[in-house]
Amino acid sequence: MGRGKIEIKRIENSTNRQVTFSKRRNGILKKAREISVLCDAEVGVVVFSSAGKLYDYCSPKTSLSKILEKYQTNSGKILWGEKHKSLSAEIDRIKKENDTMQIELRHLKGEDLNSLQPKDLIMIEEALDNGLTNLNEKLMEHWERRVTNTKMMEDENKLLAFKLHQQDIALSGSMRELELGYHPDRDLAAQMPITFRVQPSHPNLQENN
Amino acid sequence: MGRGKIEIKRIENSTNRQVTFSKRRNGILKKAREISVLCDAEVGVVVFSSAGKLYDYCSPKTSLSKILEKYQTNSGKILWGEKHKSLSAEIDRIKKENDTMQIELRHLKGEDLNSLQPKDLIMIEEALDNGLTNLNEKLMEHWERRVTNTKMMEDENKLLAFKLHQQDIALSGSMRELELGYHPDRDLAAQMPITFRVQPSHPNLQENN
DNA sequence: AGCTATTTATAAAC
DNA sequence: TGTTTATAAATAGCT
Repeated sequence: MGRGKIEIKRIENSTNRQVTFSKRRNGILKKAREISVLCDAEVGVVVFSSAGKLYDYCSPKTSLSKILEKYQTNSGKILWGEKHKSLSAEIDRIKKENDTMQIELRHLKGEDLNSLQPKDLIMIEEALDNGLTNLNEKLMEHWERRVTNTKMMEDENKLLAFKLHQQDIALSGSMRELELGYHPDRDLAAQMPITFRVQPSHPNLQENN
Repeated sequence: MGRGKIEIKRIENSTNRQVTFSKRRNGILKKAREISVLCDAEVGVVVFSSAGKLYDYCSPKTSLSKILEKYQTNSGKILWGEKHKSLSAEIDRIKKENDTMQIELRHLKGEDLNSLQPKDLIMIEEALDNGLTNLNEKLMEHWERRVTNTKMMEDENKLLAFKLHQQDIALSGSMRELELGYHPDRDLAAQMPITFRVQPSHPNLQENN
């Protein structure tokens, strides 16, 4: 269909090839549109020019995704090999890692030891001992911190009790003076806040439990 | 192109529609083949008839997978959403599981304990103690088995040594008789195998290390 | 499934 | 790239 008949083989002249591509690409996309409308068919077309430019058509009321999904269930062929495979490989890799850890975890918990040799058992024992050592160190730290804190709080309490005591004395002195109608130092009592809140003297003290 | 011009709209007559589909499907696949050869283009075509039957074309030297892969990188559109998503979700799930185990493992090994409360530390300590208990039990089993085996082997050795001693006596007796030219029981020496191999008397004995 | 009158697509030229 | 035009191809309606 043209001024002359052509053989179906690669057009060597690059310009001609590009022109023909452009025309035939339009043609094929038009045909795709037509058959999908005329015959109520689902059509997906993807075309890459030799330069790598993309053109595509997909019949209305659907999507390439859907068409390809259907293609796979219908043909049994698996598309998206690469990405799919790499994801599957990733899953396998992680699962293997998982299994290894699971086994190690069981071993450390003293489970599934039957298949192990004494040499392995001893290695696990060393790991456990080591773990216990570190753990006890941490617990000791906590304990010492608590002892320190307790001591500090005791001191703090003593101090506060002392101050309170002093204020009591001062207050009762004022009261007496008040009762006697004598107010030489009234300000002192008035300055005392109504809600007397004990502020920690070491706000950054670490004690989480 | 035909006896009459037609509008591009759904062909209502089912038979006509099917016939047209068949003809145009051939047409479009042929066009796809032609453009891919003439213009060195990558073409993928997937067509479903309204009855759900599948027809497809893919240019040579490539595959639908590859074309679609290229389609995605080129268009930015993600095809295979569903499968891809479910795999990704699976990966996330396993990774999370992995992290949890990793942390637990570290804790049991006495690492990364700083963020833990004494309560947690004590729970880990219990797990470690428990593990050690089980482990020592297993080691004890191994040890006892070894003791038993050693004892058995000692007995076996004694028995073999004894038998060997007896045979020595018998042999030297025969030799003496041989020297003296007297052979009343020659068979006994002849029956003794050339390679005298010690067979374990307890072949199923368990001792793996 | 073939046939063929017609419509379409498009090769070549501009 | 777009238009034109002569011609090859595709195909609608029949059989």
